[in-house]
Amino acid sequence: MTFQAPKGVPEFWPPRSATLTAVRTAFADAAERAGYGYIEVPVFEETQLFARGVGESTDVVSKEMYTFEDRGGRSLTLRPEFTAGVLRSVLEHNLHTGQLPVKLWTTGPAFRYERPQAGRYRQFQQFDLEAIGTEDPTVDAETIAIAWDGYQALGLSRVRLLLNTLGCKECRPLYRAALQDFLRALDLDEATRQRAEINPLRVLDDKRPEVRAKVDAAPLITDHLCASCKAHHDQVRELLADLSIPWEDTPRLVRGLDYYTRTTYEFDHPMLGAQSGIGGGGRYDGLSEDIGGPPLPGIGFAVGVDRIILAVEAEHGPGAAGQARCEVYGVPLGERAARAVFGLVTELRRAGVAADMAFGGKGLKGAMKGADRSGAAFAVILGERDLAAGSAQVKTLETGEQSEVPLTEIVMKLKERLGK
RNA sequence: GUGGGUGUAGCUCAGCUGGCAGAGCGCCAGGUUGUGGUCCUGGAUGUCGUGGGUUCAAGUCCCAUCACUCACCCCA
Repeated sequence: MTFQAPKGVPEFWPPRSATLTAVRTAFADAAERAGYGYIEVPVFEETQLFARGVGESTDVVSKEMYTFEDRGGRSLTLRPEFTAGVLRSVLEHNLHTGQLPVKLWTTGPAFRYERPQAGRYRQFQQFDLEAIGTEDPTVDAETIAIAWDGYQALGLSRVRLLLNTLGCKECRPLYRAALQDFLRALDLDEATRQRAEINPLRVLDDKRPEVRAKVDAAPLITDHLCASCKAHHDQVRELLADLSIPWEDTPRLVRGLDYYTRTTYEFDHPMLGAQSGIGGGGRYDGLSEDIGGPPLPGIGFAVGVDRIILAVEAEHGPGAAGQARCEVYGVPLGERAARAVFGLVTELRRAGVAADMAFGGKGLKGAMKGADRSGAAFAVILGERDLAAGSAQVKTLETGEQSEVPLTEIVMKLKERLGK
């Protein structure tokens, strides 16, 4: 083995890759049903877009970006998240000049230079959804409902929804100052003191028990909201209750990216160890202006496809998503028969039947083994004898029953027996 | 970035205080010259993660390095 994949890059191959496509499909279907359209955005952007959008003070920008210079001397960065790029595209192509909100989804890899761990990778897959151009709290609830339905479609019963609000540009600064005053009075280690200065909210969700204890009496955002943020938050919660989506109010929930305002939420799965966040989202009402656009509120979420795969496997065991099922398996005996079987298999496929065959001049025994493993309901056995008779042996693999069927009728008969 | 654990066949792993490289599963073939799933028999596959060191002798001991993994951190 001379080459290996770069560090921290997961790869997926059958049968496990079926879970990956199932996860994408579950969320894409939920999004499409709600009127969200697919948008394809670039994997890399101008570095400044992320620096200004995600925020210079975040760890993501300050120490985790894959930044490089291209041959033209431009500084580019592999996307560490989707929202900034999607919003940039919306503004650049004036998608926000029509009816609002603009509702979009996308999916693909994102990149962060971090120490790999279970559920944390340097290249990771996200499904992302954004609703841009309205402050209506109904849309906040809509995005949550879509994510929720995605998890439900995958049969995940143990997902928790954690809900909070971060206030707006009116009330958040006041809260931030109050929190900072509180934190400065505490005896904290150097790294945490610095975080308290740069991003004080982050100190609230420190996992270390000794820090948790000290922060226990910290002021909470929910006690510092302005009237409109409080009303917004209450409406979102009422809407979720209407939809029977259970949530937990978590006033210490913060988000790692600077752009979040008002509604913020996270989806969490209890069987994943340290990287238990399987999705997160929220409102970003100031982001458009941060990247040079007009005032344009928005809300969206990203879910971690890799982590959801782990959650599906944790709840349902590996291979639960199953794979493409073969229905008919061709077993040729000899070269002339192999040509005929290949033609038959192709004809079956064109007729909408999932069909495969034994390759490489395998013997009958080996080919039958292949038929068995394929999961097919029927094996079609064809040798010189059958060719001469103009028919094939159709074997029902579960029962072992076998009958002779004329080649001219075989596609029709098989479709019939498969209920097609 | 910090700290722990692990790297041996395609997979899961055993290999004691250094002394001939192993098992199960899988794969291939045969038992059954045209019939799978069970059973029996046989077979193939290893730079023991990589590089150095100690030793008559290293999978085993030492150092370095790479990767994986768990936690912190970060976040999806």
